[in-house]
Amino acid sequence: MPKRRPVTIIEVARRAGVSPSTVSRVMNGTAPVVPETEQRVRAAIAEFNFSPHPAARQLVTQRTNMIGVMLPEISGAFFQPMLKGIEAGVREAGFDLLIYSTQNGRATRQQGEHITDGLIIFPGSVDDTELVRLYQMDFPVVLLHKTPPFESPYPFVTVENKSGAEMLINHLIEVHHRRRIIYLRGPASHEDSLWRERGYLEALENHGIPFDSSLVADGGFDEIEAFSMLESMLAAGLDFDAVFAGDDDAAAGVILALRQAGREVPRDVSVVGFDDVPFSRFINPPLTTVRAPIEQVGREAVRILVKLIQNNSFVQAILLPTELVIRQSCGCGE
Amino acid sequence: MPKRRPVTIIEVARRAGVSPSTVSRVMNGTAPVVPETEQRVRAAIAEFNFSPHPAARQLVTQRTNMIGVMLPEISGAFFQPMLKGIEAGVREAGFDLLIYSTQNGRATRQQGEHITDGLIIFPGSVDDTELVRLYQMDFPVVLLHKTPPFESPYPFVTVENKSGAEMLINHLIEVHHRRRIIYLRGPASHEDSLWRERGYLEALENHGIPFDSSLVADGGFDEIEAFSMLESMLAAGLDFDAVFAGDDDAAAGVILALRQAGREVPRDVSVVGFDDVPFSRFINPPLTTVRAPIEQVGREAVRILVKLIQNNSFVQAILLPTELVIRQSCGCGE
DNA sequence: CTGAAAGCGCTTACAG
DNA sequence: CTGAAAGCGCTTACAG
Repeated sequence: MPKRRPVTIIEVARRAGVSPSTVSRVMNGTAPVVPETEQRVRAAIAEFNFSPHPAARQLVTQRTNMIGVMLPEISGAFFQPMLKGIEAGVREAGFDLLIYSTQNGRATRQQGEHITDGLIIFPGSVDDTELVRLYQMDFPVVLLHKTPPFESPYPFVTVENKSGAEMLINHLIEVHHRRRIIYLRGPASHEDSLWRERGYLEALENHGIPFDSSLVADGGFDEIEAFSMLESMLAAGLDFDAVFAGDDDAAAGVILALRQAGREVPRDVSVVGFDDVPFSRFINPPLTTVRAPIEQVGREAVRILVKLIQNNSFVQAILLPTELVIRQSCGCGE
Repeated sequence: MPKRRPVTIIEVARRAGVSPSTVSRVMNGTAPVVPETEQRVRAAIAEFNFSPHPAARQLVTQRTNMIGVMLPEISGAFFQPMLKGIEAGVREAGFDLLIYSTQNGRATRQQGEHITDGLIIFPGSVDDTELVRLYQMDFPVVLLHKTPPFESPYPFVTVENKSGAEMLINHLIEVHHRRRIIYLRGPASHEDSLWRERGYLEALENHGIPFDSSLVADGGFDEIEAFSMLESMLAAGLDFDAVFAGDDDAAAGVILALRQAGREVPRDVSVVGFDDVPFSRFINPPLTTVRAPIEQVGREAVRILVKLIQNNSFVQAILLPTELVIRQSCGCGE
C-alpha cells in the first residue's frame, strides 16, 4: 500500500491556479479551454506526473474501462493465441483486460457487471440463466464459440467447424482410403465439438460409409483424456484405421497412445486434429489439421464488444473461415 | 451499459429499516450487529441480490482488490502454465487478475499503481527506473525470473537455471560424448538466459572442453528465431554435434531446421531444451529438457505478493528447483 | 449496537 | 471560457 498518497486533481488545480473542473476539462477534452490556461494546466499535470484515480472516475462516469474475459480454465494450447488476440484487441481499443477463470466453479462473476464494461464469454464459464440476467440488464456481452440461448440473443463469434471437419474427413477417405474413422468429442458444453461431429457424419454419409457409433467417444479436447480413451479403445480391440481427435491437443494424446501400443502413425493409423495450434507442426509426425484463426476470433470478439459498449449497434454473429492444413500425420508426404 | 441501475446500499438499508452504515457493517463484518438486525439486512441483501459497487469501495478503502501482471507479450508455450499458476494463486487469495501486455511498447503501466494493489512483473515489461519509482512509493511488487535493481530490492522468484543447464550439458558430454555444443541465448533482458549460459560454461570447463565463442548465438527463446539462427549456422558450415536451444520453444525450431537440412536428431545432433513445457513430450523426437516448475513459480509469486500487500512482511527471493527430464532428443532410449 | 456526517477523487450540470 | 456545488456509492470515525 502506497505510503505517499498520489497527487489529486485538487493539487494540480491549485498549482495551475485554476479550478479542478478546468483540469478535468483539459484532461478529457470535454470543453473548450483557453490555450494559455491549458498550458499552465498541462505543465502542472506534467510536473506532478498526475494521473486521475480510476475508481473516482468510474464512480461518476459509471464506466470501468475494463473488458473481462470469462473462461473455465487456463489450459490447452488453444488458450494462448486466443488470449493474445483478445489482449491485442482490448489494448487497441484503450481498455484494460480482466481475466476471470471460473476454475473450481467459484462464482466470482457475481460482480462481473460492476467491474467491467463488457464481457467476453467462453463456453463452460457462465451458465445460461446468468446470461439471461445480464441480457435483461442490457449488459454488453460477446460469446465465443457458442451460440446464445434464445432469450438472450447476444452476438457470438466462432469458426467454420462443420466444413472444416468435412474437409478433414473427406481427405482421409478420398486420399488415404480410410473408412473406420474414430471421432473424439470435446466437452459437452462446446458447440465446436457438435459441429465437428456433424461435419464428420456428413462426410461419412456423402461417401456411403455407414455410421458406427462405437467409433465415437469422448476425448475432452484434452491430451490426457484423449490418451486414456484411445488406450481403452485399443484394449477393447476396436477396429479402426484413422482418428479425428477433435482438436490438436487431443491429437497429441492420441498419437502417443498409438505409439505406445505399437501402432505406427500414419502407416497403421491416420491421425488428424483441429485448430492448428502452434505446436502442431512440431509433433511427431507433423499434424494434419484444420487451421482455425484463433487469434482473429479473439480480436473480432473484442471489436464487436467495444461497439456494443459504445453505440449499442451490433452484429448477430461472425463465422470465421477454416482451412485444411496437410502435413504428415494423415499419411501424406511420407 | 446497464440501463437498469444496480441497487445501492441505500435501498438495501431502507428495505431493512436500518442505516447504510449498518448494512456496510454486516457485509464486511466490521462491527458487531444484533443478530435480529443482521437477519433483516441479510434478507434485504438477498432479495435485491445486492453487491457493493467496487469503485465506490475502492475510493474509500484505497484498495482495488486486483493484482496485475505485466508481461511483454503473450507468447511462447511457457506462458500458459505460468498464467495458470498466477490465476490460481490470485483467485485463492480472493483477488481479481488484471493482465497488462506491454506489447508494442505501449505504456499503459502509468496507472498500474492506481488500479491494482500489487504487481507481478516479467522481464522486459517494466524498466528499472519505473521499478525504482514504484519502490519509492512502497508499492508491492514481485519480480519473476529477474533480480531487482540495487535501489529497489523487491522480492523475486525464479528457478535454478544454472544447475539445470549444467545437468543438461553434463548429460550431453558424459552420456552422449558430445563436445561441440551450441548454446542459443534468449533475449538480453532475460536473466534465465545468462544463468543457463553460466551453467553451460561451467559444465564445459569441468570436462576440460575449451570454450568456442562461435558456438554461442541468439535464439531468442523463440521457435522462429532459433530456426533461422540454426539455418545460418548450418549454412556457414559450423561444426557441432549438439545444441542446447535455451528453452523448449527454441528447441522445436532447432529440430525443424536440422531436419530440413537433412541432419538427423539425435543421431547426428543431440538437441535439448529447457522448461519442459506441455508440448515437449509430443515433439519429434520427444525432447530431453529440464523441468522448471513454471506453474508453481506463478503461484509462489502471488503468495509473496499478497503477503506484501497485507503485512508488508516479505521474503527476499525464492529459487525453485529444476530437474532433468530425459527423453530422446539427446540420444537416449532410441 | 447503531445512526448521521464527512469524505474518498473525480465529473458534470448549472450559472455566470 | 471558467468556477462552485452537487453527487457517484460506499466506509469509517464520531457520538450516543
